[in-house]
Amino acid sequence: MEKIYETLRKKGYKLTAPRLAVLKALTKQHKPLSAQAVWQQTAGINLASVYRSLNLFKKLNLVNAEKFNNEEIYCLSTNHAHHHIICEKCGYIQTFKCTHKFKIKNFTNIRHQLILVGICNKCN
Amino acid sequence: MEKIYETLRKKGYKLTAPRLAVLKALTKQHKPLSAQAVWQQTAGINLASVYRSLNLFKKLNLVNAEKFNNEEIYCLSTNHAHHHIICEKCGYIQTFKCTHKFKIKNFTNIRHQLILVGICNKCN
DNA sequence: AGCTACTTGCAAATCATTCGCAGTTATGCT
DNA sequence: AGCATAACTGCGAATGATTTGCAAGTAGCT
Repeated sequence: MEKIYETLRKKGYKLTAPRLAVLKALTKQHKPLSAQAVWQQTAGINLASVYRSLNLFKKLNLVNAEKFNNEEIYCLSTNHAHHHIICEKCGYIQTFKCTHKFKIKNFTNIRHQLILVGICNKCN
Repeated sequence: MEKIYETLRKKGYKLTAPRLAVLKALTKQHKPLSAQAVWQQTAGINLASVYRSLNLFKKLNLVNAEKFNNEEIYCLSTNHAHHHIICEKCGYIQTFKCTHKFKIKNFTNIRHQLILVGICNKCN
């Protein structure tokens, strides 16, 4: 957390109430949140500002984002690459380590995003 | 192609001009197309109808769709699972076979979608 | 040829996300 | 502590992809 503050300040970004609120929301949860979900955890912060904060954090690699079901979901970056699998019935999210390195002919600088959808034990 | 017609008719769906035009557009190209791109290949068909056709085909598993860069891209289903890698500079798309089977604790019926973005040889 | 459920075109509605702008504020400087 | 100022925010309006409601049209049956 302190490290995040440092990163922001070092690059000339201010430590403002909306940004802190967004960070708090993301920290409190242990799963990726949509912008709307983050917003619901912040009192009195404008939705547009939530988006702006999330985009800033994304740009600074402080959060990772992935598309799921027509919306972007955001989670705090950790030092180990990881992905999520989402239960398509109840929305339960589980995290797992990413062990993959992709090599494809003709391409370099490959980034990958893996979207897994399944049905969890409870719903099955 | 004939097989697709059969599938439609068998389920009570009609073989209409917009649907045929969408199928033709998808067949002609060897890469996934956005709804808008499909639409540009069809003369005089309404955009909404293109979307409706694509959604129908998706429901019937005749086409696969994946999100790239804020829009859905569609391609005809083939019998072998495959993915695409997209060059983030020029948009060039290359196909590769999917060799993966995911096993994750607590989850069944796992479907995956892999989104690869990189830089192709030409742009590098 | 006629029936009818399935389809279409059109325009309006949605929904997530972004933008323009005028007013605010965090931070570095003195 | 007070100032200056670039970095922010809130608001409402704009955007852009996709969907929807509805009246009119049509494929495919008998």
